[in-house]
Amino acid sequence: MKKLSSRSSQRKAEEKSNPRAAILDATERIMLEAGYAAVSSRKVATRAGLRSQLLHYYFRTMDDLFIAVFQRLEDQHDEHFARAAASDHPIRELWKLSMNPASTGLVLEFTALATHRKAIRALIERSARRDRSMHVAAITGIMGRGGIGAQDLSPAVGLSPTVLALLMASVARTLVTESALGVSDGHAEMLAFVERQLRRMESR
Amino acid sequence: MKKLSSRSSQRKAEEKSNPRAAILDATERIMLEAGYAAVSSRKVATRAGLRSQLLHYYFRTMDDLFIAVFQRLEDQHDEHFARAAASDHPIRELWKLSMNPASTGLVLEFTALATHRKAIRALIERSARRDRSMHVAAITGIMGRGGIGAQDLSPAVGLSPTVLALLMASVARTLVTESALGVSDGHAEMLAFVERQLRRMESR
DNA sequence: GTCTATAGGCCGATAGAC
DNA sequence: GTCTATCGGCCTATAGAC
Repeated sequence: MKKLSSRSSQRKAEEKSNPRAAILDATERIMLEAGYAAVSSRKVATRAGLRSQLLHYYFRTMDDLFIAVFQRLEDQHDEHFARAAASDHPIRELWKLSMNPASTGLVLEFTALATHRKAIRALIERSARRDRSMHVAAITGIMGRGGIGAQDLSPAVGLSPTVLALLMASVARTLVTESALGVSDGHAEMLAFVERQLRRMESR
Repeated sequence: MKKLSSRSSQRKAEEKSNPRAAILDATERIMLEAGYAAVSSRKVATRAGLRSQLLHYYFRTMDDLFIAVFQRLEDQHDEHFARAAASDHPIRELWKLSMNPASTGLVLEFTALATHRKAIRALIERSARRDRSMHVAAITGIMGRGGIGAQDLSPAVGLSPTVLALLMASVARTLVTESALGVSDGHAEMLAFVERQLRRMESR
């Protein structure tokens, strides 16, 4: 639970000869480029400029490594979420956050990984629930402050904070996944639709 | 390209001693239960009641196997899609189809697999595009026949066939993925929301 | 902390007999 | 088509020297 200054230690971990952070960085990069299944102690070590046995000194098992990567990711996500929710255009910033290719891509890899890694599964499950409830709470707060219109979007159709949170998360995931695959059919139209909804919500 | 009677050869492949179909079935089951990364020639063979070397007789490489599984899946999907689109309640049936845990789960595994398997990638990419355009075409047709209301859903908010297709696909994927993970927070509310929209669309 | 060395396992794929 | 046998490779993880 040590909160190592995530701001400074993040980027150039290798140059600063911080092996632990270099391993985490390398793991993330491999997951994004080639998927979780491509993560092996040897490949990660090579990427980080280390020998594979050293990886086992910092992380005894590969599960330990995956867990550490995920927890760092979650800490960063919490920071970004708090900043977005506290901004002048919270809905728009939350949407932007969900559309971040790196973090969303990693979450999707971890979700896939959870399918068949028992030790990971509980972690992801808890995180997914927490994230959903944080979004619902944030949207509820924004609606309460009149930040979202209770107009034709809300009452007639019945768009609750829960439904809106799930819609935003779903669409963002699809757009990010498909983009990574090189498929973007209909994306421009969807982004224009989202933009229209954001403007509508913000015009309160 | 041989169209082997997909109806009859599907289910009890092992009992009928149809090794090829038994291998395809076993691969699908492993992908759904443990993810694409858990698929190995030995595990598939064991599940199918065969020796692993025999797998290489029917499918020279593992890529060949994955491709065959996907193509069978796509053929089945086409059948189901056509039946749904031609039914009395096409939108509802298309939604049901998207919510099928098995087929949607497999598609998600293949999408993840495509990230780092060159031979698979092109296949999935083409299929994703085709599926999107089929859905858009179907929804356009339904709207044209007055099967979907052009009311508050459509014009004011700007819900086009493309946007509706992307929304449906996105939400269904999220619900299926999260359910598989054991997370269902907000799902009941979302399903109720969808049901309300379906009724609204059908009341034409 | 970092090194060398290595145990022990599962993997994809092929050769060749029947 | 199905069998036996097997090669070479990459994997996780540990032991033990420095």
